[in-house]
Amino acid sequence: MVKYVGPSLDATFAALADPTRRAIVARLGEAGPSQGVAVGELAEPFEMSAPAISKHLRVLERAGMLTQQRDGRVRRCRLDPTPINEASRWIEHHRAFWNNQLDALADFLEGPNKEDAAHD
Amino acid sequence: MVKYVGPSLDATFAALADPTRRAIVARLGEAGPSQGVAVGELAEPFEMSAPAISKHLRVLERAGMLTQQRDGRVRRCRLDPTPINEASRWIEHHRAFWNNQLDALADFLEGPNKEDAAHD
DNA sequence: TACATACTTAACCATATGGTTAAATATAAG
DNA sequence: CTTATATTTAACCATATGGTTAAGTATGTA
Repeated sequence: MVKYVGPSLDATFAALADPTRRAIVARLGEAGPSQGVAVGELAEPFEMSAPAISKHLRVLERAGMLTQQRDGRVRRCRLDPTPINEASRWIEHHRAFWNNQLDALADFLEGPNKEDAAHD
Repeated sequence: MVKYVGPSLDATFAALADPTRRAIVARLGEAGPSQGVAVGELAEPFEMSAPAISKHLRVLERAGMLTQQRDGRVRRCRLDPTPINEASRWIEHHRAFWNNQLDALADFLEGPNKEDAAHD
């Protein structure tokens, strides 16, 4: 199969498909555009080994959602919002689209004897 | 690991992490709230075996995004927008949050000598 | 220099994905 | 009843995930 996924929708949605990573993303979001949050700090809430966290961070990194920079022996993580913005665009586009259609159906089902139905 | 994921954010984002499934979702969205689209019709654009499509559909089904109903020997698929609506809510919440913070940072960086900076 | 801190990398295991082909199932049609 | 159509299930394979423990690596500190 060997399908390359760079900073793509594939990688972004896959990265968001795990609760630990979503929590990390949320945490980094709360931290805002600061100097970044240390890996150890990010790891703290989770009952999980350090390597497990490290792997999650690499998944986020490969999705382009996270960058790391060294600060002494500490690595600080920051969010790059671009991939999620793109994912958001995709999802919003389609969500809005078919919800509108569902609304149209609801209107039709609920008011075929009202004036809306007179349109055709 | 054996982690149960029902119609959850996990399953929804995972389902969206594949281009074939996103295309299927898009197709079903375009079809709107109709009687549904036949599996064969959904499969048509893809150079992929029928079982491959069938598996994709089951991933979407387990995520609660798709329902199937038999119509003779044809199975018709319809979208259930609920899971994506929830995913959209999550993503929009966090996206909006940190983009606002980024904007705040931009404002700060760009206007520390303007009146905005006078607030503290 | 020696040791602790903060991580990552390596090696391993189990399960899920994403694909294949081949076989089963269900319905329609001849 | 036989055959074609539509789709799933079974069995298999390779790779990715999500976790583990054990071993590196890099930096700060005594």
